This record gives sequence, structure tokens and C-alpha cells, in this order.
Amino acid sequence: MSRAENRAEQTRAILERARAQLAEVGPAALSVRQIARDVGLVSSAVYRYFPSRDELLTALIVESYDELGDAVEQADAGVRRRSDLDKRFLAVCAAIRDWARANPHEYALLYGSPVPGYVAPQTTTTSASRITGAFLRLAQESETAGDVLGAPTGAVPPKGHQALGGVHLALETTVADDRIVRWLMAWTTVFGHVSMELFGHMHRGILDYDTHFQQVTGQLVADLGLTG
Amino acid sequence: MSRAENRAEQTRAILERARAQLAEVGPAALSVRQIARDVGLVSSAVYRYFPSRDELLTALIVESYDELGDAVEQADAGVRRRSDLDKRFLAVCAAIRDWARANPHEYALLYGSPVPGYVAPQTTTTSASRITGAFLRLAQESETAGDVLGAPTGAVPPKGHQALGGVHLALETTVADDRIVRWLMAWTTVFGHVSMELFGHMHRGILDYDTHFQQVTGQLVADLGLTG
DNA sequence: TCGAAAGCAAGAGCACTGCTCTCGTTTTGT
DNA sequence: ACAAAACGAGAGCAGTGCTCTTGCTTTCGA
Repeated sequence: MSRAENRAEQTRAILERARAQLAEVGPAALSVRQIARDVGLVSSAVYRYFPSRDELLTALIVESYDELGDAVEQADAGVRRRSDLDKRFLAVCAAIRDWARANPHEYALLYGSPVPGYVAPQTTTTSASRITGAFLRLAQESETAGDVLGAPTGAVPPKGHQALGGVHLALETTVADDRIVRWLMAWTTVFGHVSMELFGHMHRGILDYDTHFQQVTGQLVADLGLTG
Repeated sequence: MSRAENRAEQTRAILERARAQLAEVGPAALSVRQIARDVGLVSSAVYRYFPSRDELLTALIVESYDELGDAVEQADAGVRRRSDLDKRFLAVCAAIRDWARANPHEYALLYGSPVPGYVAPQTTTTSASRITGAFLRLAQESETAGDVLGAPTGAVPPKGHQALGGVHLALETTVADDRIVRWLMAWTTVFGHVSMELFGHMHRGILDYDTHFQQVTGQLVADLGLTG
């Protein structure tokens, strides 16, 4: 086995064990030494492949974002009639929640408290944008599809328009400001719900998470004016 | 100084230093040994007052919930005309976000990723309910105030009614299911927004957080049908 | 082809963590 | 007055991230 092959293989093995450990004990308890033991290495050898524990976590973040991105895009693509924006939206929402429930520690790593002193490098943000990208795409298609009959949305003043600057840049077609606000609220609501559910803040109030999530996303469909 | 006095004083000192350290370095990096050094004790002595690091964190969680609860209730009480439900709602939302921005580590401790293997004891949930209580109170007052002219809300089937069981128990007056759903969505949206903002997920999209938050909460007021 | 350079794994070690146990001392309650 | 409980200190255990040195091996250029 050549040196390059060996390196690729070891990197893969380390990441694999790291992912397994992440799923088991969560990001906080992830131990470089334990990973080293698992792959049959001494701890210092791992540092040949990842310069620090944070770099390893970054790699896991990217992988997780990509996995969630895959799930989301696959869910969207799974809807036959592309004009069924409501079905596509619901599929995307369900995919996010399903993935989060199946991979709670990974979700917490992505959308929970950021690790102290950690600033997400560029590599993670591009992977992260795949998820928001799914929402943006739906927003654009909804806009271009014609009349939008959602809940009445307040006008956005010039100041509010400016505040959305980054979103405008990410959009390929123009979307009205009030529609953007609605879509951002939907995005926030979905992730807020998943976080609240997963982090135990609905424990005392909601008895049936599945049903309530369906209710909420159904309401979002109505508010967004997604016609079936 | 009597033994009881000394105990109270030491407990207070430890908690004070712990809070300071929490604000500085965050929950993950909170060190019992460092706290011990700060208060002039050896680390093992701290365990006479808090049986474990997690118990100390629990105490901090309770304190933080209470502080946020104070801020929220104070903001609500600060609105003169009690019938101005929109102003009260906006005040509560702003109080939550302001407190979160002023105390990001404390907010992360409360609403971020739960610490691994940690299950919130009863003592924390009662303090936590003060915040949700503020929303519930507004929901009830809005309902009893008469006609609600918010965004149209879909009917809630029996299954959805059951899912809200815990919320019904917390309510003193009956609130229609569709209204409860709307209020839960508002609650989710507010905390979802604050989490997304604080945890850096809006970094690329939103340029002016203050303005956008006002826009969002303003929209929530309209959706909830809160008349001024 | 051969020797320098670079990559690699191992081990020792540093500074730190949460936590336990023991050992004197001091304060309590009976 | 005396036993019991509480207390602080210290040593120690098992674990952590990370660095540095020491040999060995693969790679690559003259």
C-alpha cells in the first residue's frame, strides 16, 4: 500500500470512528484518544491527520451538513409533480425533522450551541447553504409560479429591505421582500420546532410531536400560499 | 460566623464565580477547579457544596431561567395599557432577544444543545415555565378579549387536539386549538430566530438583525391578530 | 542509484480536568 | 463533655488535548 493510499485509508478510518463516536456520545464527549484506540493508533498519530480536535469536529460538521443536505434534496426531488410546491415543502420539512431525530447528536452539532471560541470556516458554510438553498429554491419557484395567496403579509420598509441584503444576493430571481420575510419565518419556525422538540423544551406541552409538526408545517404551507 | 452562615456564604460565592465563569467561557469550559481557585478553596472542598459539576450547572440553569423570566415579566408589566396585547407581545419578544444577546452563554445553556446525558430535573422546568407562561397568558387574554382577526388558521383535527394535551393543562381558560397552534408557532419562531441569530446561522443572509427581528415579530402580531 | 528529505507511528511527558478518599480540625447537638 | 457531623486540605486516580523526541520507512531528486 502506497503512502498516499495509506493516508487516505487512515483518514477515512479516523473519520468513520469519529462519526460513530459522535453519534454515540455526542460532540462534547468526543475523544481523540478514544478514536485513536478504536482505529489501533496511539493518540499522537491521529494528529498527523487532523491537527486538532476542532479540525476533526469541523470535518464532522461538513459531513453532517452534507448528509442532511442529501436528505433534503432527495426529499424534494422525490416529489413527482414539480409544481406541487406544497408537497415539496412538506417533504423538505419532514426530511429535516426525520434526519434530526435519527441523528440527534449530529443535529445538535450543526444547530445547537456552537463550540466555545469556534468560528465556522468557509468549508462548513458552503455545505450548510445546501439546506437553506432548498428553501430559497422553493421560494423562487413559488414566486414565479404566479399569484400567491398566502396569509396577508405586512409591507417591508426600505430599512427592512436592506436588512435582507444577504438573502437577495443568494437569490437568482427576485422575490418580493414580504415573501422573503415569510419564507425566512417558515425556515426559522421549522428549525425552531425541531430544536425545541429535540432539546426537550416541548416535553411538557406537546404529547404527539409527529401530529403537531404536521399541523405546524401545514399551517406554514397555508401562510406561504403554496397551492397544491 | 456560624457554620450555617458560612455555608450560605460559600455557596453564594461559588455560584457567583460560576456565573462569572459561565458568562466568560461558556458552559462547556466551566471548570470546578478554576472556580475553587477563584473562591480560595481547594477543588475537593467545592464538592461539599455541589455534589458534581452537573449539579452546579443545574443551579446555574435555574438562575438563568429566573433571570430571563424576570426580564420577560418585567417587560410585559412595563406596558401601561394592559389591553395593548400587541405592545406586550412585542415587549416580551424584545426582552427575550435582548437578554439572549446580553447573555449568549447563558442562553446557549438554556436553549442550546443539552449537555450529554443530562436530563433536566424538576427544579429547572418550573423556572423554565415562567417564560412559556408569559406567552400563554397573552394567548389567554387575546382569546378572552373577543374577536381575533389574525391570519386564517386551519382547523385542528381531533388528533391535533390530543397532541396539545399538555398545553391545555397549562391553560387556565380555554383557548381554541387553532389559536394555540398559532401561539406555539409564534413561540417557536421567536426562539428559533434568536437561536439562529446567536448561533450564527443568519450570518450570511441577514445584515441587520434588529430590523429583521422587528419585521418578524411585527408579522407575528398580525398573524396572531393582536389589536393595538 | 543512492542519499537527503519528508512522512509516519510510538512513547514519554505536560498541564489540565472531574472526582474520590483520607486525615486532621472545628463546629454542632445531645 | 462528648460523640457526631461538617469542613478544608492534600494526595491520588483516570481521563483529556496536545507537544516533542526518537527511530523507521517511503518518496523523490541529483
